[in-house]
Amino acid sequence: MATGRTHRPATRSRGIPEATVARLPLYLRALTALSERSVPTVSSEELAAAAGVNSAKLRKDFSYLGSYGTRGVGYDVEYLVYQISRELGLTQDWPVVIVGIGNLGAALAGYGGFASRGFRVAALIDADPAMTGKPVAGIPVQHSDDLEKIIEEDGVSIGVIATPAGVAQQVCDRLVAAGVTSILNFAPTVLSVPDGVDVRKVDLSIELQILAFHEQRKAGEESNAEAAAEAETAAAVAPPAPRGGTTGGSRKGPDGDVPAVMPA
Amino acid sequence: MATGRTHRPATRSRGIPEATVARLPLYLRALTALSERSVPTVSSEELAAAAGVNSAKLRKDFSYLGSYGTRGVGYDVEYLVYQISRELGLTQDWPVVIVGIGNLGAALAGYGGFASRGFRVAALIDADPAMTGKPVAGIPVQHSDDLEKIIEEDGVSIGVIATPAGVAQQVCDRLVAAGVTSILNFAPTVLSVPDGVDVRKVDLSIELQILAFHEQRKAGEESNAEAAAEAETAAAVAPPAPRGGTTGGSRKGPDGDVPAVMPA
DNA sequence: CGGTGTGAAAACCTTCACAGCG
DNA sequence: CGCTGTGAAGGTTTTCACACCG
Repeated sequence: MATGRTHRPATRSRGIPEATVARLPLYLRALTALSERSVPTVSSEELAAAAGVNSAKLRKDFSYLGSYGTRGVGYDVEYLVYQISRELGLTQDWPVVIVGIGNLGAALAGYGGFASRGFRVAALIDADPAMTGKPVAGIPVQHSDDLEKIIEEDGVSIGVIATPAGVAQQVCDRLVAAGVTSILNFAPTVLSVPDGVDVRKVDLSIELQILAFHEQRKAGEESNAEAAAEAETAAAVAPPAPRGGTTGGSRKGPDGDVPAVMPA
Repeated sequence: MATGRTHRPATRSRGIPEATVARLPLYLRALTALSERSVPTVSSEELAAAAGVNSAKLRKDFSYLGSYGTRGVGYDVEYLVYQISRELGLTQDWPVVIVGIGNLGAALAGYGGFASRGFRVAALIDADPAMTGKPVAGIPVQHSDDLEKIIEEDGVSIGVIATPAGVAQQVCDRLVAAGVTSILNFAPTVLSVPDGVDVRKVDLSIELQILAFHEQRKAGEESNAEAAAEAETAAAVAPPAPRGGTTGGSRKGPDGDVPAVMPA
């Protein structure tokens, strides 16, 4: 999920598993909250609860970073905040550009969580000349003609794409050519990038579809007559057959040909 | 990552692995694009490229749904679109409420990908009385006092939380109490929900932090004198020691005590 | 005693490679 | 022949359970 290109051996950078890296920000958030309440130490159990994971996993995760706990006591909150921040590279400042200042881009520009953790919105870029110069979240929008110049001058290595899907790949190509090596993509498209560039994507529609899948499952578990009826209806609404096959006979499920909604 | 609660045996609903479910929307998007270009069939290789995965994975994924391909030919595009839609539960309509109509909520309300795939914005809800009645993306905002009524009347089972973090848990509790069983959370907080309720989260700041981690790694690989210098500086800036330990001696990395930036 | 750190086992996911079918 | 569907192998992630230490 981290790469746009098809291949990439999940390079587990310097021994820290990718799954662990993905959880470090969660721990950091929980720790920051504790730090603000001046809690000095925390046990794996408590911190795990606050971060929404289980404690064994948390301890294993931390073990990849080093031995930062004290047996019988727990972890020093401030110390851990520092260690995780350092590991994530948040002790330095990351200038970020946001490309595509529509509704979403504007929302991202105004998002507080940005500045709070080492990220600085270096520029907002949009292709619409009418936007140029308009301040959004206090930052004047710049025209996309200047994209390369902006990236180079500010030494930006992280770009956020919030454009329509149709232009996302072009924008991505320009960002990469100008020196950006990490991209956060909000456009509903698969971006392809050269090796060495990381892409992460956020797609509302995909998340909703995953929820719908589980939701449907739940509905099926409750009533089953209804589920069967639904399958019937669905079949009547839009059952294009595979080319040349008989509609009835050739549909085979993994463990039989019952339409999909039996309870466990 | 799909659940808010700590425990849940990753129930692999009806045999389809969670990882596969998470990719079905990707396949569906690629297939829809092909369908619009009236492409009749597609091979696993082609479709995989369009979806940004490798073909073996795609074939394995499809094998959980059934045998929907034709050997020597490939997959019938229309037929697969239908089968995946059905599997994801997109042949029915899902009313969705969005709670918290700030910048982000408004952006979500206006997001086209919503309507396109079986999801319908049933209501926009905000706690600010000044917002009540104001149309956002063509839909009038309703006051949060009416949350329960709205959920029940429209039979909403999916809720999107785009409120500030501070009130997200309360909103979540109310949604769940009113009957919502799937939640998409944009607030940077861990939500806890009873069993049987699914939570998925989208967190910009977490994504950026993961990118920063890899970005830092890349920087470390290029120049190493610089990396060493950075570690030095960082240590000087904020090195709180674990309670009572000696600062120098007790920090141990997984495979030595070199500060973290050696190349592979 | 209480809680970390970690080998070992289990679960899960991806990739390989090829049998078998159209 | 070409491409799907899938056992088997390999890799990663999670979980268990307990030795060990403050």
